[in-house]
Amino acid sequence: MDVKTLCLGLLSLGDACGYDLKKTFESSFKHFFPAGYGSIYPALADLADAGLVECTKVPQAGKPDRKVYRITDSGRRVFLDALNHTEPQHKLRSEFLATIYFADLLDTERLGALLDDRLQKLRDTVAHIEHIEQEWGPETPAGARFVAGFGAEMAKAAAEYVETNRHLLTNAGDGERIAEIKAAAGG
Amino acid sequence: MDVKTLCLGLLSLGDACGYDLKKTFESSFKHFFPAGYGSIYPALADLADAGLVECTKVPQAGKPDRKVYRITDSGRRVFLDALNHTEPQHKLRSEFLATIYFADLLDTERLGALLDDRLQKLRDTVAHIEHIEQEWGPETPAGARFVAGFGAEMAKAAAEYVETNRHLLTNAGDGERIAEIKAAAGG
DNA sequence: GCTGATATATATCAGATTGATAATGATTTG
DNA sequence: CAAATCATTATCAATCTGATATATATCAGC
Repeated sequence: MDVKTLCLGLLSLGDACGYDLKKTFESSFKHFFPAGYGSIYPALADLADAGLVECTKVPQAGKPDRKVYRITDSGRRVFLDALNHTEPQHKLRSEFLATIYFADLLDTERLGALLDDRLQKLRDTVAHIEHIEQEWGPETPAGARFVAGFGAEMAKAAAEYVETNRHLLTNAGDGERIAEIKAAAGG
Repeated sequence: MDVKTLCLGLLSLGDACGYDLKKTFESSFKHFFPAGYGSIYPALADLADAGLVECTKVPQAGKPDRKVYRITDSGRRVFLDALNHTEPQHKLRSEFLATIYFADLLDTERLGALLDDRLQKLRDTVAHIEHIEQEWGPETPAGARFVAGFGAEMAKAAAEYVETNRHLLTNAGDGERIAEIKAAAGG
């Protein structure tokens, strides 16, 4: 499922312009599906070309025209089909973990800062999710709740792991290996 | 940190050809940093162009020549610099969660299959990590252990969450909403 | 001894995505 | 009142993905 299909899915929940969709990506989808304008706007243009959505320009005072997109019947069919017949992926790409993999090349200060930053971001994620959950009413679909709960639990488990296991990293190297490699690098 | 930098980092641990690096990505890095030939080979070519690695062709009987890459002093410097001065990202992109977000558009069977598949993949991840951990000796650096442990804990926590909370999804819709939307879609 | 799968090794390419950048006027904040 | 943020569009180079292509070796099973 690409950004295009996800945009189509969001439009199945109600009309929106690109800017609106971006805000949805930044709220409900933030912790598991990042998407920027660079993928959203082209996606909408492609969907319109394919007749899966229709676009209406709504002029506004001062601001640029809103280009409001509405899903078509054909669009709904295509989305349902994608939902039912695609094997969904689930991928992590963590430069953080890649960096930690080389922990013995980092000095204590840098390592500590990296771990602290990550912990802070994990806490921010939990706070963000709890914040959006708070604004939901009883009509919020089960899927949205499940997905939010998943994100919060994962962030908590990650923070727990980092706190419990960081000592394994800081005790280990004792600086020897760093010095050695840095010398070899001539820096 | 891009694939290029990570390849450089792996070469700081020992000489390798593209195929070897791919195997490392498939073992130690599998659960947090996917990379295919399409990014590895161009990365190696770029690194060589920039003088950060040197390449030696090693002929072999039958098989294609191995192009063995070795990091240079300049390469080590550049890698250490990247390691110390880049803000590392950490991103999840989950089509699985995106699909579950629309759970009330899925029939019970499809939903069950998606959850079961995910659980199986999570169990596979744990097994994979435990397998690579088993082959490590006492010299394995702390960073590698930390990163593997992180992956295993996250997979366990995810499986736990899915098992504990899947009933929230299956009880909910009762099929009403599906029928409604499918009717509107004409399919 | 053949057939099909898997391993070794390279490489390319279309399409998708990222992250930065740009423009413009309104409104909010300090 | 200046600075920042909001609302809205859009593009582009660099990067990454996933599939595909090529060629040989080995190994299990029929």
